[in-house]
Amino acid sequence: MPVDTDKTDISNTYKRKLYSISDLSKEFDVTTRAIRFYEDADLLSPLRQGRNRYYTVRDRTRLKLILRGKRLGFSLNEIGEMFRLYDAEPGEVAQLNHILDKINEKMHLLERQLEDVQIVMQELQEFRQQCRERLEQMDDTHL
Amino acid sequence: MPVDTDKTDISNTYKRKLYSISDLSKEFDVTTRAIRFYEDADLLSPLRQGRNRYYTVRDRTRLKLILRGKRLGFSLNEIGEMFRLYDAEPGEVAQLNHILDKINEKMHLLERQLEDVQIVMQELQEFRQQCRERLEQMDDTHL
DNA sequence: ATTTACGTTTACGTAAACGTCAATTACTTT
DNA sequence: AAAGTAATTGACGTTTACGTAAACGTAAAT
Repeated sequence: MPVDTDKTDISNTYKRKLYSISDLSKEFDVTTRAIRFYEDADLLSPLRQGRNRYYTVRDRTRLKLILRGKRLGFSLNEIGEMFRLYDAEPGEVAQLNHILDKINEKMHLLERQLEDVQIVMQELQEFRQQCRERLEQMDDTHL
Repeated sequence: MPVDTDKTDISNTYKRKLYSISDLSKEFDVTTRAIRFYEDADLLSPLRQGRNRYYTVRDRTRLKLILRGKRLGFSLNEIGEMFRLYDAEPGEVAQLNHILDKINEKMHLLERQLEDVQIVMQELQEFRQQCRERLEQMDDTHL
């Protein structure tokens, strides 16, 4: 259960919505090892109270994004790249245009993926249909 | 270029549409190493003329499926599982039902993936919109 | 005849993404 | 105070999916 106490310094300072590593581990069904690994890869940066980690709402959101990214087959590096795009405060026009390029790049990937998903789903549906027809035939045979 | 000659035994026997490993390598932009690796993983089974491999239309289709599966984030093992479902001649009802279960399982995965893709695409679109607005603002500033 | 292109096997190397200890610390419950 | 529970930091192990290099075979081109 998320930490929600006034006892600690941290929970006062950070809007008192903090999660322990096992909170997140349970909620999203990932191991704590994985969560720490994501930190190693600079995808998360939890607060520290002594040695212990405390995750903010932002960290939680990020974890959710990481896992979604992974389900889409993105590497942790690619996910990190997306995060950096989001976080970059775009001072210059060139920078902004670069970000736009990157976004468009990812969009193309996703469009292709959308296609792929739809194709495979359709194939599976056809295959399922065939299976069902065979089942019906077998039923008829044994009347 | 695909082999299409009457000189060899193989190309006569197998409807004379055969591809060399580099044909496929070039067409799908994968290394020959990868293609041989897929064979090692029992995902492809090219013909042999001596030591050389010759790929049929079926192999080509399979390779296409492999690559699509990979783009969707499936492991080679999962792809192999799907192939085995397709190839299994379902003798029994139980077997057919098992296949149907597996299909439904994969369908659920794909449905989730469809959701994920759509969510991320929408987020990217919003982010892109924000970038564009900032660009316009900066333009205005420097009139 | 020999380079060139293409293919083969064998085998070791590698990057990514964790898993799996082991040893330690810190809190809290009994 | 002792025991249990949750967290920490190394550090090495593992799986997947190839990359890469060596050493060799074959056939066409120069």
